[in-house]
Amino acid sequence: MCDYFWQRMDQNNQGDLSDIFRNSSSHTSNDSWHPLPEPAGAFAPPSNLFGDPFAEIGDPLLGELATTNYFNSSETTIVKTNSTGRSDDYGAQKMLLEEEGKSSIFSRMLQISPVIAGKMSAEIGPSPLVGTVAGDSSGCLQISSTRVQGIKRRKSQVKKVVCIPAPAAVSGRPSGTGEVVPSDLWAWRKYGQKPIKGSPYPRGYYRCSSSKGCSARKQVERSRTDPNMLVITYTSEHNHPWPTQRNALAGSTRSHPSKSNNNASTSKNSPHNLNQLSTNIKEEHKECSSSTINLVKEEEAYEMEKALVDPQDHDFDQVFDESTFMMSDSNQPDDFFADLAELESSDPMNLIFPKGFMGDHDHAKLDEERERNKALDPFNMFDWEGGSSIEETKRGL
DNA sequence: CGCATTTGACCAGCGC
DNA sequence: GCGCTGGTCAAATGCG
Repeated sequence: MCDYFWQRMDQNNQGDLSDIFRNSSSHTSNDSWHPLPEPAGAFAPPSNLFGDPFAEIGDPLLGELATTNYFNSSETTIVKTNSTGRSDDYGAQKMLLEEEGKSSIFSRMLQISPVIAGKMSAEIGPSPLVGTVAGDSSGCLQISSTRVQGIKRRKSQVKKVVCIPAPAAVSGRPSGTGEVVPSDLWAWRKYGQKPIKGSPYPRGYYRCSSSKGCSARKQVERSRTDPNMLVITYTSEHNHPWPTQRNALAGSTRSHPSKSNNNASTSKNSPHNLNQLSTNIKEEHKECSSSTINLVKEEEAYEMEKALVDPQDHDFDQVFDESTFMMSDSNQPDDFFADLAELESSDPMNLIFPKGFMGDHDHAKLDEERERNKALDPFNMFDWEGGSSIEETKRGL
């Protein structure tokens, strides 16, 4: 089952990462689903309301999921249950692809289940936002909104939680942790590790080493309820552009030989990491938007839930503000990374528009699409033409 | 030699 | 104030 949910992780509600997983796994495919009103695209955030370069871009992760059998179109169906109890079956992949990138991942995939919302309300606090999407029984794609509001820790800060399948633990590591932390485009340096109460797994603390003075940090720990899952919590923001390949290498985490063997993706610049890169893209985008959008207050949670059910009347950028893209596949970590590895030989465009999606375009339409996407990508973070690079983009800054 | 990792010590926030 | 816990620091160590 593939679950999406939003969760306001106010630390007043403990913000325990394990809660995410408890909730993630607490509901079953028997849950009723409240569908997005048709068309699915109606859920799209107001186009570029906040200069959102991604608002109309097909979600690359979603595409990857769709093309890597995270949603098995032949076996997976999404059962829509509307308020009248009428149910409709939708091929998941059809749902994933039919909007052809005109809406974001959120616009296409969000569904709200009041049953789950109730469960989460009971478990993690008042009015969490919950959306779910059925998918492959072994995978989940989760979105959480995390807002740390000055509880216990030093000051109010945004935390973003990413959930990914944990690569196979490496035995024989000197540290004994056996932890393999999938890399992303940023370079991280570990500066601490602490055992966490209630969890058999330690939490690793990393700070960004891509740039001196960057306050970005991340914490990596295994889910206490699902050891196959890694929970990465990003804190603070990068104060520098995306690292170039050279920079990323310069500050990259040293990769263990065993790591390289088990996880060929450890290299900072392996295209295999581009899937996580796309996650980062969303994160960065979110960070941009979060500076301009008022954070949703607790009292507004009801409105947000209402918005999820009745999207036409609400500003969904608010709903997704500070949301976190979580991707997991608890039962198929190896497949997940194998799929990622396949990206190495693929066109970078595939990261944005998966093969199945791209294949539906004729050339003229494709060019038009590219032009439109270029306009939506003011930072040229994507190589729409396949010829430029981030390096070139940086030079232009 | 430079960099990353490890790990014990230290610090800060919170609850009692 | 004290203890608990999480987060960070920094010296020691290891690796390439």
